Amino acid sequence: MPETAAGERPKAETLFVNSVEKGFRVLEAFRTSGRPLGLKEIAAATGLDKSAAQRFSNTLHELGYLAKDPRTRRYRPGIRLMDFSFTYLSQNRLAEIAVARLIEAGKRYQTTINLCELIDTEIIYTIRIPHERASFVATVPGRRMPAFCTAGGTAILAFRPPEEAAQVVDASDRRPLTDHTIVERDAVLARIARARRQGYGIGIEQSLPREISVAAPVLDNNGRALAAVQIPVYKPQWSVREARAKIAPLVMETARSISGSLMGSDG
Amino acid sequence: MPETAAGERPKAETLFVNSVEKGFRVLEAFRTSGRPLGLKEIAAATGLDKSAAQRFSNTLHELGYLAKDPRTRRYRPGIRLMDFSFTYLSQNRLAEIAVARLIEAGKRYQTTINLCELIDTEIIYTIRIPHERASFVATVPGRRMPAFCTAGGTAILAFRPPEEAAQVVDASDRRPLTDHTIVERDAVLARIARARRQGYGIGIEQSLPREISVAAPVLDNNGRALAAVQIPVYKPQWSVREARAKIAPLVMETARSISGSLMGSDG
DNA sequence: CCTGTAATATTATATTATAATACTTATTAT
DNA sequence: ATAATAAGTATTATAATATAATATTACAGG
Repeated sequence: MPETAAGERPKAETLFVNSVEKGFRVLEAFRTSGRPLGLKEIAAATGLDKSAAQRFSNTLHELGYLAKDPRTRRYRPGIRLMDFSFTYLSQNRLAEIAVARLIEAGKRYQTTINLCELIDTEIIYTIRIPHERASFVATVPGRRMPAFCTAGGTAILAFRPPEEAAQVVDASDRRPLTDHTIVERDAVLARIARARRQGYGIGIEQSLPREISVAAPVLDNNGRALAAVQIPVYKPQWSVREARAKIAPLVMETARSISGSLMGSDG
Repeated sequence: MPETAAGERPKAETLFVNSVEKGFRVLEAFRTSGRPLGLKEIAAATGLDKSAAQRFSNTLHELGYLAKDPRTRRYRPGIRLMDFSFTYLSQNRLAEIAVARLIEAGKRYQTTINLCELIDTEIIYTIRIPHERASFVATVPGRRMPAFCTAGGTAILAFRPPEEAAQVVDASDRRPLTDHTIVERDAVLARIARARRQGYGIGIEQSLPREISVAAPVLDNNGRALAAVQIPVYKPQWSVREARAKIAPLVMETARSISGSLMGSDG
């Protein structure tokens, strides 16, 4: 019975194809699980029943978005998922401009350097120019991290309207990622305010042990942050003082250079 | 009328959810178009009718996989598409092992270095460690190229059963990408055979002007290629002779090192 | 300002996804 | 080895959901 609920959306009712959403829900299960999944597990992870899990997994498999091990009968993400990364990045002016600058900066200063964007309460690393070995996932494009405890997130929120930043912080799942993660609302907001004054965000072991993360915002012509340039360095090779002295100017300069190019052509 | 055609699939009939496929078909249109698309254009590109284009675009938009410019009412790829890159890579043992080796090699030899995998008749670059400026799309993970005229494709096909290689070549759309692209079936197969003898593939301006591309296969324990390590260098800074002397050993060593680690743990 | 085109919203209809069930294949314990 | 249990696979009748026709609204070009 499709009863007309109180908070109904007058339009989307019929313009939203539920089956599409369910298909993506299955893929989403693989992102969060991080391991191959059997049908039963897919059903459990997605909230779909056994039959639905079967139908959607099968469909995704036939399309090439899921691979299947015939021995274990488990599914895993298929190579074809890589298409979407290209689809997004290849027609993204920000990415196009940023890649050149990031490669240049990474080469000149012999450092890892990343670009990240905000999505809901998280950041997604879109461009990664790795320079030294690091934990594997820290090198993977598309990786998400909470915005509230990352330098990139802080740098972006610092250059959004304060009420937007507060909303994001409030909506965040603020579980600590390390012993040092600052999770209290006001402390997090203070860090964001400080990033605004300084022009860059810095996180000391906020999301990863030993990591000092520094990030500066890429701005549009209204001064609103679109993304952040981020560089991680590690204790004990680096001190916080050194990071502020050497890395902060570097991320700010790179971010500013990207902002500048961005405004040049279109707006 | 769902008439039971001659070559019917007894099973998939009901286990395949068409709406899922249509949703992906819309995203696919953005991959190939490379630009924002209006509803009419989406309909044209996908073969969906006006209403279907509307429903699927709207659904994808609500889910965050498409963004929409309210001014122009055109859709473009959404940031959320980056999730899939993470989903694929983060649970890929090959990628995990390869990233460390590629970063190391790229740093030591101060070079761009990539990993690519075969999908149908194309290769997809899965890991890219860029080191110098290049055309933007050449730095984007998820980029596809025809296998038949790329060093990576040649290297992979060289270490697949000959009949499989021939099938891929036959199925390929062999339109030339440069003035030098070799497209004749037998010539392409000869290049593959030579790559097998040499242990690496090399392409001289086969897919990009000035580019000399060198690649070596990552093998499983049966000697079958899973992927290829690829390095591009450019004329006139590099000659073919130099590339063979310096780059070929480098890609072979890196690929062999990955193959070795791969067999170490699991199989 | 008018005209043609594209986008958006609405609705009745039947196609298509659904979920119950039966069957098959693996895994595990005895 | 064999049985028992669990998971995956295939089939089908049913109704819910996607569909596509149409009406309305917004935009762009002359």
